[in-house]
Amino acid sequence: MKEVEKRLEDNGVRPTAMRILIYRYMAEKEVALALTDIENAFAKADRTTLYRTLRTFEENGIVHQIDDGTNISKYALCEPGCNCELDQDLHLHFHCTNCDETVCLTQQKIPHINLPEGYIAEDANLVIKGICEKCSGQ
Amino acid sequence: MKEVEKRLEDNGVRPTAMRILIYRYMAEKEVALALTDIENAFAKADRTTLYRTLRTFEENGIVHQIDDGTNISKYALCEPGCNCELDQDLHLHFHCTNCDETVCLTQQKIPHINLPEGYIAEDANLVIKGICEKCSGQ
DNA sequence: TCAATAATTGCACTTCCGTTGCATCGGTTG
DNA sequence: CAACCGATGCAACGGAAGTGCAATTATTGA
Repeated sequence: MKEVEKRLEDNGVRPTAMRILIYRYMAEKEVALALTDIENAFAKADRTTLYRTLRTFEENGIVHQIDDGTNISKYALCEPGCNCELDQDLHLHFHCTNCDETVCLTQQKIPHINLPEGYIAEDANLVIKGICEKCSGQ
Repeated sequence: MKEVEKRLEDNGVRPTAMRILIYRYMAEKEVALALTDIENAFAKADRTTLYRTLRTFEENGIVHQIDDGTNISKYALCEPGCNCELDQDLHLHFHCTNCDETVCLTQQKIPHINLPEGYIAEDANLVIKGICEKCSGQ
């Protein structure tokens, strides 16, 4: 279990008890989580702490923020060694309209797009909506 | 100017004065608009009316809703004959991080993605962030 | 034409999420 | 031990989505 602490420290984040708990929870759940999801899981935790913890995590490359079209920000752990900020690591996300869960499809990268003259791409976000494998009955 | 009325009627929406104004405003501005943008443009209009008008428009294929990653829903007119619900018409959107405007790139379609086993795609949303042509100095 | 009906609009209000300010706690360092 | 700095908790604000209901406007049929 020292792994988590090391992961945090390696990314320049002090491994406090709260942070370790949050990290573990996110690792256990394999879907992207909204602030409220985590808040409900830790009755004791304050919303602000979670908010700032996630922001700290994001700033240090531990989680990435996901906009899945629900207008609610969600967060998911980055894979070790991932560098979300670089174009290479832009995987896509799948939002299930049945169970309302969002997952990272880290194997599926966003294809390169040719933009019209004058447009400069810096980031990309691709969300597919539909039925996930759990809900499609296999 | 009868065009607008016809467009609305053809889509099963009664062409009231308010709706015509909103439609014209959206046609004039060529970017995707948030509820608040329209609200500010029509000081007299009530927020609820705009909200429901846009929903009516969306349900009848006159506008499509865009989630550009700002967590604020935006709306843009569909092209005549477009059918947003079908996969064919899924164009991508560009959000400029400088001027904060979002535009439809109707010529650029979302490429087909091969999903893992068990996932069923029903809709897709691709947003590219960066600098738009106006802001890139050409 | 006029009443009855249905659709549209406006007002008030609620809820939810993101965000900030400030006080407090707790660990680290000199 | 004292001073400091980061982390946490509490309270509150603001913006946006959404709902209920009353008032208004348009449409229909007698």
